[in-house]
Amino acid sequence: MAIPRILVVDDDPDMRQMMTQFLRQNGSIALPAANEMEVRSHIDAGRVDLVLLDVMLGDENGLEICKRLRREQDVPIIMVSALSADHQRMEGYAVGADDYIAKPFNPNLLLARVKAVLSRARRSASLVHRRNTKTFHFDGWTYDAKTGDVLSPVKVQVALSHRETALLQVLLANPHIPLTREEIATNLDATGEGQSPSEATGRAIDVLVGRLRNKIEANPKEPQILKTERGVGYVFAVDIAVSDT
Amino acid sequence: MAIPRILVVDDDPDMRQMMTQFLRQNGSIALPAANEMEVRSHIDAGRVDLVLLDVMLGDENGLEICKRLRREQDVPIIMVSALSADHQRMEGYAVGADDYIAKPFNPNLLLARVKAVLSRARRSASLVHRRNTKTFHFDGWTYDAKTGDVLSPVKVQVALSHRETALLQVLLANPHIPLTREEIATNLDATGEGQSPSEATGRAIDVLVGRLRNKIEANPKEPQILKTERGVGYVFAVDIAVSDT
DNA sequence: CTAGTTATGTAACAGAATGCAACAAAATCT
DNA sequence: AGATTTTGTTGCATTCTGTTACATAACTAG
Repeated sequence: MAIPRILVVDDDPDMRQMMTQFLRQNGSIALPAANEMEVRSHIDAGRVDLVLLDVMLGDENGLEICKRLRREQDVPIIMVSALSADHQRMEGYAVGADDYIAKPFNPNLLLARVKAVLSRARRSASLVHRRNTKTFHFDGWTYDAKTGDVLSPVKVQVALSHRETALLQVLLANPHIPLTREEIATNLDATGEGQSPSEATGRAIDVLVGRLRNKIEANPKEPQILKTERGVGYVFAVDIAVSDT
Repeated sequence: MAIPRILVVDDDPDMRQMMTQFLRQNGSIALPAANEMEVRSHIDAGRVDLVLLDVMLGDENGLEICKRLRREQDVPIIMVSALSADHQRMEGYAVGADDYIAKPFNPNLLLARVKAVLSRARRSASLVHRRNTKTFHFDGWTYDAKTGDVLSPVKVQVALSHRETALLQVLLANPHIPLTREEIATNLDATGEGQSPSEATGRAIDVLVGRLRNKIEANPKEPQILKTERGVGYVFAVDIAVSDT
């Protein structure tokens, strides 16, 4: 995983500020949120790797939010609370949190927990993701995640290389969200497990994108699907429909 | 029982790595898991002969997991722990573990325990008339583990060589999990008992895979079942249904 | 608007990984 | 033993993938 995006949910502005700042200094992207609405808008945008959720959220109940999130999304959650009593912790787990940490906490302990949860999530994803075999439809194209087959709008099989398929998967997982080259590279390599971060190599991603374009764009010179975001990276720019098989 | 499948549950990646590697070198198929969710996904998939369960699983409690597993499943469990105090051991047994071993442990001692528990389990299983002769169905094909017969989708018998059969077994035990050539080789040799002198030899696995493909793939040039994972190894890429005979 | 600067597209190349046919050694069968 | 089958090895063809170099395109400062 390139850079983890962490959603910091706390209704106290000072606390939010402190946590986001700390997380940013330690190499993650921290997104602040004060209530459930903001949480959802971030998560729906699809770029959250982990949620740090305060149990006490003013009027709202963090536990309830956690429960709802768990029911609907598959995002790791660490509960944060000023109450450290054991029964609180148990309650945290009961509603589906991945971890629980009590305020005030040792910053490094928080980091450690975050890392642990993230790595666990990554691994379990790779082990379980065959469960639901999904098929993606976009712009007339079809990608069957189970077989890896790609069908053109005229239902002709198109052969993608391994790397190209991996790229397509990364893109499909992040529609409409510009991804930097580094993010793409890391996610590509993350296929197996914590592999070597082959990044910093050069223009490999550019070339790879070009190759994928040649295969799935009607007019590669004028990409409609895989657009480039100058100064940033690339975006999967069309809508996706997902169907379970 | 051809090759025992052992689920290694530990939240420490290094420890997981070490144990799985050791077990594989000694003729079992080791499946790594970091948390209860992964444990369940493996067990539900029905391919686990034994669980090596660490008592300390980060924030999850191994004892609790053990208790739950015992209540729901009938799979042998060996608890592993850094704590060797007697009361810990007792607690391990209390929750239904079949055996208890303290970290750091003598590898050979672990092997001995594993074998002991497995043979006990097998014996008791046979008393209950639960046959372990399974038949695998995949992509229209049928493999009878008892007779070793392989039937094509049109019910024609296909003759596989010893080596090819062994390869098929290893693959069937690890569907959807990319295996390196070395892993495959080790597991192949582990069939009988002898050590693994044959690794590092060369491209034997590649050729063997090719031969199996020629026999079970509709179009060997474009494998649907036994796919290659470039830079990694090979994967059995279709779902498997297992039926008891 | 123009010239310079930076980012991106891409063809060509090279190294690595894989498929596979052909051969040789080993094992198994008669 | 001789024949047959199986299995590993080798060399070459093919495919895949990252790098490099140069061509364009997009931006910026004047």
